[in-house]
Amino acid sequence: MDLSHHTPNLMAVLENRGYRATAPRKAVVELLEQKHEGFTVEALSEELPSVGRATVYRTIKLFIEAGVVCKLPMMDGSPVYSLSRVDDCHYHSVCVKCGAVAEFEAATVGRLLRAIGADIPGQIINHRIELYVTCDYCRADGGK
Amino acid sequence: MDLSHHTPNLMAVLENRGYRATAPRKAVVELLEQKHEGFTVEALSEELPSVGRATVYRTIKLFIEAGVVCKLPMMDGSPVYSLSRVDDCHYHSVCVKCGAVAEFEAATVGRLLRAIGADIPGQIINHRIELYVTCDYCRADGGK
DNA sequence: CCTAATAATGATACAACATATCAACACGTG
DNA sequence: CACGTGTTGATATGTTGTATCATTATTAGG
Repeated sequence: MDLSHHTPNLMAVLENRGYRATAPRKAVVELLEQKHEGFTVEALSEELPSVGRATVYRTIKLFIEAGVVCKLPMMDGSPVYSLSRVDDCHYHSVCVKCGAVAEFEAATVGRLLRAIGADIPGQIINHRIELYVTCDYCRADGGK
Repeated sequence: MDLSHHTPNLMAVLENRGYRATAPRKAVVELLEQKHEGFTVEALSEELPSVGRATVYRTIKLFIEAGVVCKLPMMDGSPVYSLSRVDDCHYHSVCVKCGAVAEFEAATVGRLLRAIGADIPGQIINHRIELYVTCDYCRADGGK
């Protein structure tokens, strides 16, 4: 399953959507480019004391609207964010121990949804699939 | 898809698990038995001014632990709760307009997960599937 | 039936996550 | 360089809960 990664130029994403390339946004982007493996906005903000908390949230929200950052719920509902490297429909697995996020595609999901859609009342307009895993790295720790 | 509904005796569920049948819990249960179509704990609490907010949250938490209430995320991550009428593995569709929740089973999901599990790193320990729909009732309103 | 142990409650505070407000500031344009 | 508009950050507020803890209710035992 090769997803043909293409790590987008995040600053360009914002500029293409009509937003300015300001210093605070550049700072967020720079962190994001390293941290893209499952993070919280709070953690991001703590690592960027020079940028206001509201601005960090605002910037992440812009990226979510642009579709390059995804927000997912952990098993208990608490949020994790992840920078996406594929631009079409995809899903996420989240490590329940370290929060690392991996993306995957699933060709058969469409078929599943059509089958379910025929069986349930109402019209499906969106869906969510999350897998909760222990990632290879965490499992190597012997389940600590 | 007959799910053989069996609306459990909620108070008995708590007592079987060693909790007392107190007046505040009975009040929550009584509301729950009417409201089971997708609700928030805040709304529940507002309709029960005689019961402390913490107690409402605590009681719902007990039901979640007992497996008779499910907590699901809306598309934006905000929570919806639903009383479950099936006791085995099942999924939910949520109306994005009115929040009504319906349950369904999906025999083919297991197969899908095994196929995906073979393709992704890490070991799947849990999963989440939610469908976001416009329910028949809301669609009859002409999309208001 | 009364008492002692224990469970449960509710008021309050606090925590995590996030958005609204708004005065000050930066940017780009004419 | 001045104007308009986008952006910022401090602060307040909102939502969704959980922790604390003194008080109250329940239950089991004598």
